[in-house]
Amino acid sequence: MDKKNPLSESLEDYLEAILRLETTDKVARQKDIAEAIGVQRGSVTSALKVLAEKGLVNYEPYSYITLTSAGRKIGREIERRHRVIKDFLSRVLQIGDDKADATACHMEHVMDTETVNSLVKFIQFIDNCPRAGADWIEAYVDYCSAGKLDRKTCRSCLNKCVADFAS
Amino acid sequence: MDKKNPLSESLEDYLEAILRLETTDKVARQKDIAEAIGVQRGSVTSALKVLAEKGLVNYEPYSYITLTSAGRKIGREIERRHRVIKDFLSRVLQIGDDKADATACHMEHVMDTETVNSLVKFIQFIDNCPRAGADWIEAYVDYCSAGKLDRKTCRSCLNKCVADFAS
DNA sequence: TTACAAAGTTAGGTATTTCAAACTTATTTG
DNA sequence: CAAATAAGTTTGAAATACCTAACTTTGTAA
Repeated sequence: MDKKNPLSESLEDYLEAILRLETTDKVARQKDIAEAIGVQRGSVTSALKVLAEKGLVNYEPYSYITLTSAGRKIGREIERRHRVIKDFLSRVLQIGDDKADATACHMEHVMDTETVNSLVKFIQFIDNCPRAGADWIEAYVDYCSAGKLDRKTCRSCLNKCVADFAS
Repeated sequence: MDKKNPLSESLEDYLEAILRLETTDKVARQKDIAEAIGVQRGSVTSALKVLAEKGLVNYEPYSYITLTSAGRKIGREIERRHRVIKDFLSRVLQIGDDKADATACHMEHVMDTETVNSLVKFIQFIDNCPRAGADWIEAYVDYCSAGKLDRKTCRSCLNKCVADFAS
């Protein structure tokens, strides 16, 4: 089901929303799923039937909705992609919070696990490499406003970097 | 039409393909569009009608297909996003060429112009900041294989960085 | 120049995802 | 507990984006 039968973006969204509701509200109610996704209530029922068919949610009419372990696994993966991508967009690219979130909502469906793993590694590297780190991101922010790099600024930036490493 | 009526991913793909065919083959033929997108010939005709309706292609049955200036503008923007994203995925994240291309094909539709502009700036910064650059990416590659940073390696890496800046 | 192949179109059909509105079940409250 | 309200479901319709197969137009070659 994984490689050959990928879920649609829409169904991935449902799993993600159900997972979030399960953790914040204890249970996922159809009404809240509808609201979370921004869809009419009837659409949720249709989606739940499809997800149940695929063995990703436990669904009986008029009763509580829960994820199966397969569904939870996918939901968690989508949620993880969302976190990683949003972190990159907001902390690294300096995209505003709302837009970072909205964009991550779409990107999470088109970047596969492996690609997101690469992004995770890259962010780790930025955070931990002595040549990068928070002050390097700060330098990037300055570069964005200044529009250019100049040797003087770069020299002091680099000096500070070396000093920080030595300490 | 821009903000309120965004094109579907599918229609964006058609514009991108037509633009590419116009530049490589001089003209975009329906058959080649179908092949480029991986769709049956009939599907292309339907799409062309919709695009013509929206004023993005010049379309008359049985005649040549050309982009209008509005269509060309969108096509070029999508193509640009593709280039930027692919560059980031392959050169920075070190994703293999084919996958970088395939993933960029999807990401180009969900990352808006502003977000891609941010990515452009960030890549520029990586390429030009003395603390980053090609050797920093190289260090990232090493980090990926080693799985960790160690102080000794970092020291020499940083020393080299300083030396390169001075020269 | 006619006949054939290639390119393009049309028609009819399927799948997915959504909506609105009528309907059913569950829950709350007087 | 009964009636009102909330939650959930069903049905029928629409939009999008495909497909296949039959059909038409165009261009070419005998």
